[in-house]
Amino acid sequence: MSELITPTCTLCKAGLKSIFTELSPAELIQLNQMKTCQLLKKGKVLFSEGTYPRGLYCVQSGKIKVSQIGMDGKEQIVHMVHNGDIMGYRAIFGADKYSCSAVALEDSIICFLPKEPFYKMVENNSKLALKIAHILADELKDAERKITSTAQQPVIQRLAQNLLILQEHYGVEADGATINLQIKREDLANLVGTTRETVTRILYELQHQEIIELSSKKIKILQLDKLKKQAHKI
Amino acid sequence: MSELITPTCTLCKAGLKSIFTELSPAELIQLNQMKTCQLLKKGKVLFSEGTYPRGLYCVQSGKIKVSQIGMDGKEQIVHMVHNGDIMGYRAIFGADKYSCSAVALEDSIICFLPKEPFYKMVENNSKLALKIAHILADELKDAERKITSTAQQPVIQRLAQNLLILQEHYGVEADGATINLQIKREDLANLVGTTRETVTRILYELQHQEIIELSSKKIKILQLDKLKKQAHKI
DNA sequence: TTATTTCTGTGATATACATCACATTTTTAT
DNA sequence: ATAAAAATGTGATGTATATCACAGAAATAA
Repeated sequence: MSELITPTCTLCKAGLKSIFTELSPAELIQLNQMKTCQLLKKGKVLFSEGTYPRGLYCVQSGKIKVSQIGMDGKEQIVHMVHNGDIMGYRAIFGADKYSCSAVALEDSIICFLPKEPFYKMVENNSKLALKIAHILADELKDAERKITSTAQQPVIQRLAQNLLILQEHYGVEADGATINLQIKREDLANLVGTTRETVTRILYELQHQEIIELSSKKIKILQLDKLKKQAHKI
Repeated sequence: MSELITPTCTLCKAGLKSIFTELSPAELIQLNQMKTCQLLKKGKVLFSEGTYPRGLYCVQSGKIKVSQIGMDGKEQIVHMVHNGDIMGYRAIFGADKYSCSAVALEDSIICFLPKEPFYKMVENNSKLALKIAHILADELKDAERKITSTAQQPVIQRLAQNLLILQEHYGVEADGATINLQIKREDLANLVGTTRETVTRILYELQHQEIIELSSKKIKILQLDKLKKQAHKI
């Protein structure tokens, strides 16, 4: 975790779409002073399930998986974090341990805000507190949807849905179709809630139907409408 | 939905363990004035997925299931609400539709707080906003756990876990062992994420092992430790 | 570059659970 | 109280997907 040239909060694109829209210029400067930044190399752990939070993490750039370990040691990815997302809101509410771990899927730049000064800021700004509640409510809605689809839908639908989410989340490359993310089969499996082997087989099935095109760890969406149909989103 | 003798917020046990701990006596009185109460008969709908929220619901007594409909019309229960719980926080954040429906599992008394005055109150009380964020964060944590167990664990474990949750949530009857809830097999199935038939079979299996005892719609836990073992909580 | 580790593809096999179909019991309405 | 509707139990059958096992490819380290 080597230190980097620290980006300025006031200019940070990440902040714009996040909670920092609720802050005054003065508060933003204050925020900027209390934060530290780091480069988190691919595969490195930002925080671990069971440890105690020390503050908030704000993703300046990169991709992070947030996952937890099931009873028999299998990983479940519950959230794919990206550019502008903030992790660990729960840190500010008390003494709770992390219920998830966060691991970089590629080199990422992460800003860190220590717990106490941030808490003070929230305490004095109900708009900010409301914004946090709002974000948590949205995440809760997504999580509830995920419970339902996990419980009810076959793997191919869930996989298709997750490909659509990843595409929307991380965008596409210059060709306008390749999802801007390198992800290994096992992570995809742990996101969808299935096995590596099943992901392999279904991805090949989708490729065979010319809905997607595979090249090592990248996925290109050839026919978005057909993918949506597979996801039952049409 | 007939009107009832309205319980007083200041005396309401429900409120004590909820967000209202953050309110001053003056605010509580104000709250009391803006609320209305209703008796919601068993089977009746409090609100429906897809409609627009008009405010917050606070469960004074009774039991409510909060569920959503999957792509092929099957119900998934995402939350079992009880005494003191508040539903529909998301109502205060904007124009979003309900993503779930709420239906009474037994006759329940529900208080209603209209959106706007409550929002004003939250806006002026960052502690209250933080408390709401805190509750949402807890619910999110539970939802994430549920994603993981739904994705990874066999039905018998999930069913056992849910029985434990229901027991903790709703308590037990005078005998100290019968879960204080009448629930039909289908609802249990929709909570666990399986079918009615599978629930029947597994409940009988647990009864055969003398872990539980069934009598129509009630479930008595005979051996809590063994049930926990089935849930892999030991 | 070579060696070593980590990923991926693919077949064979097993199984947990859904689905269907219908009888029986319980609950609700008249 | 009786009829109608809703909920439950149970067997037979099908199938999606996990599991196992191993070879080949790709990525990483030395």
